Amino acid sequence: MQRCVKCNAVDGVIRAGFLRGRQRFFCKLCNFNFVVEGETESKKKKTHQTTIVDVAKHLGVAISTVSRALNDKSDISQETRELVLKAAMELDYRPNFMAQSLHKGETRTIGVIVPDVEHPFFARVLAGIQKVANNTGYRIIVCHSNESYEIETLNIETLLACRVDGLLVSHSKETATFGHFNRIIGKGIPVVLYDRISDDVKTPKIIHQDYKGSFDLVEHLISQGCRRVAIMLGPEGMLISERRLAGYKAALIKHGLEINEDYIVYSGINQHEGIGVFNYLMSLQVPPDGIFTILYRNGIEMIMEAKKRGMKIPEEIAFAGFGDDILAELIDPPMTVFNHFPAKIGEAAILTLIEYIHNKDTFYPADKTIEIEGELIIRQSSMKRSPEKPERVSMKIAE
Amino acid sequence: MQRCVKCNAVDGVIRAGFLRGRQRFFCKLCNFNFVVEGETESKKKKTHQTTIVDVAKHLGVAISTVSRALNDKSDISQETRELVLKAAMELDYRPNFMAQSLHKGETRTIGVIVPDVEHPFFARVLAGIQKVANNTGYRIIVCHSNESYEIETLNIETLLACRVDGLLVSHSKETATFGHFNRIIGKGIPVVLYDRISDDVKTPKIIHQDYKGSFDLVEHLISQGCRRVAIMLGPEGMLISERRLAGYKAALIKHGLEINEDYIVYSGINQHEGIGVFNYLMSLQVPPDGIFTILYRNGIEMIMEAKKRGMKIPEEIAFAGFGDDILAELIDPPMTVFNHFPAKIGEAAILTLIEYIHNKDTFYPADKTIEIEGELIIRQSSMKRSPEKPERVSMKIAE
DNA sequence: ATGAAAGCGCTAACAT
DNA sequence: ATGTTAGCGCTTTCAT
Repeated sequence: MQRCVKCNAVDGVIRAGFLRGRQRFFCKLCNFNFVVEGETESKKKKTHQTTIVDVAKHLGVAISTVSRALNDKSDISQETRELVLKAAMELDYRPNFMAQSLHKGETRTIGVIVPDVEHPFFARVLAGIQKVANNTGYRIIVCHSNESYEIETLNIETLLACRVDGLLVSHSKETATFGHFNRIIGKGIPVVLYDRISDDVKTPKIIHQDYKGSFDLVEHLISQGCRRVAIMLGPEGMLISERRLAGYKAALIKHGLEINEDYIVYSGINQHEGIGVFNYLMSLQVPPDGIFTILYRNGIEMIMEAKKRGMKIPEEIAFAGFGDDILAELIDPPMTVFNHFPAKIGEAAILTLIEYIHNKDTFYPADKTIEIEGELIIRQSSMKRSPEKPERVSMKIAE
Repeated sequence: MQRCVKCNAVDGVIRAGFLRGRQRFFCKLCNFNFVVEGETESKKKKTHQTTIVDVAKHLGVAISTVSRALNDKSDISQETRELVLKAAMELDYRPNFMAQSLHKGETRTIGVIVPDVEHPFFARVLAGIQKVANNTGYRIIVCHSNESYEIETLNIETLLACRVDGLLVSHSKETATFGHFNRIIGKGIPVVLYDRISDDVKTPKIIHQDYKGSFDLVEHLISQGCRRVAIMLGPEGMLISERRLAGYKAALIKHGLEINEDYIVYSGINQHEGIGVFNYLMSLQVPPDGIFTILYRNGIEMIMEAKKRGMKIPEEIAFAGFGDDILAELIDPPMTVFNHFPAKIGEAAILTLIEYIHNKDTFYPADKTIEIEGELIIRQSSMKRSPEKPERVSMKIAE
């Protein structure tokens, strides 16, 4: 409550704009305008970071002048520009990103949803994304859904609140409906799906050569003499499972082999889950002589288990899996895999997204699906027939 | 340029406040006030996300009323609150995080600098950080320095621009000076170092039991009969190298063994670098009979190389390393390690940082160093003496 | 209980 | 070339 400096009344006093940064008052009773001196400084400024206002005050110039100098605009004298730059340096000024993006309506930030950080595949996808982001001046915010649908929706909430310019998404294993993605697409926010995709979301997608990779691996197993090839899949309904299953079936059919439903196993592809699947397969009346795992990790678990049982690899049972890693290379015997180059997936995903962001109007997203070319790497786990160059093959260094 | 609607002049017209949301003009020449109708809508609103203004308009209430309702303030009628909440839901309103933090001066965002995402250790640290962040309502922005000092300084720039409430940092291998960290601490922004630390930065630090872990591992090697233990370190000067070296030396001294400088090897601890170091050690006149690697990965490379040479492990040469992973467990022979629980490091780091942020004034950072307790895991790579329970030990599942 | 308006830091359009 | 000011979306006094 401000007392009028003239009539000393308190009731009729109201605020009336500002005068040189100070609150100006107006007394209705005596019709008098006034400002109150004192305590202009030292309000509550916690960790006060330098702002352009500070720089402007420091130099006694207008705020916009500082802004102009800092942003390298044309209509400013060289002299002033240098003065401002020097002052900014001295005061250790850093632009406030929040203020900038609030004004511009764009954040140059991309939201990334990853189902599982600890999974080496996603770590490498992320590395690819990061690299491109660095080079293109985009920031990224990474959210982990931890394979939970619920957390995934919360992630979207967060990312939306951060007003990211676009999203890169690989959905969780739990996710079966895709309305939450379509909703943000409906808001006009570009989304690109990578690795785990859904046909229900009409937006660009980056995937592996799921079909070709599976086909090649299974055909390779067959070429090595396997006649009863089993497949360990991820959750039923996950597109990646279906696509890889299709490649598997095609290879069998091409070579006139029967499709045995007992050999087709869906799973959660969790760590250590390979052991259970292996035990199941071995318990069959006629167990398989080759196993293809949708995830090389599960194959490695199986190799360990097979060794524990004293089985001969690849003579009694051969292995091949999707995805590569030093682990596949260092295990004994080294494992045959289809390397899908995770970092390339990440790079392609973010590049596509950025293109999308820049051409929101002209970019027609629906059905634009990019397949990243993979590579068959043959190692001992499947080499039943003596190869040409057995030594070098296992030395292949992953990307 | 606005033409006067009365005198049709264009020179004397200036803006003069707003009238019901429309720009009001004043013509100096004919002394006339007017507003121009038309084109109030459809300016340029790209991806227009619903704001509280939209909600307020929709309901015909004041903006502040909406804000109050949304933030569960007390001075608002239950009726209005529900009305607002319903409207917000219908219009799919999401708070703009930028605007909120711009106002509040806090972002509830923590910046994390990681030297190398693809490194499983950091991936797991990150997972720990993420988990706590999720539970405490903090967002995190992850920046990768990619082991480069230059990128590291750019990362800081970015994070500062984002006005993060605090920073979690593990510096790059290149980093030898720490002025850039001290500068942000000087600004009053809380920083916590994890894993890779420096005494030159006066701030809380979270580390492993570097000394104890090394000591235990080396003492274990000695207890198994090793008499010439070599150590593969990281870059010289990196504190982590020095601390682990100290533990190594202490174990040797305790057991009356000589410290042989030939057995102490600094390196970049890069992938595949273990092989070169192994070759060097084996080329010595008197090669070691046990090798301790600061990073278990390099030890695994050495194991592969030793096997290639047909050496017997652990009889001819024993191995032990810092850090655990399935890889150490699955390799043949499984490797003895000191598990330092990466996720716990991450959790401790972010919890410390949050406490610091909340108690900026009272929190005395300098020299507060927390050591995360680790665990010696003995496996076949070092078991020269037949142990009690050789089977189970190698089955230990990493966290 | 509700409305009006300042201000967080910045940019851009406008005025000088 | 430089200063003035609206406005980005939101919270928060202050006034009613």
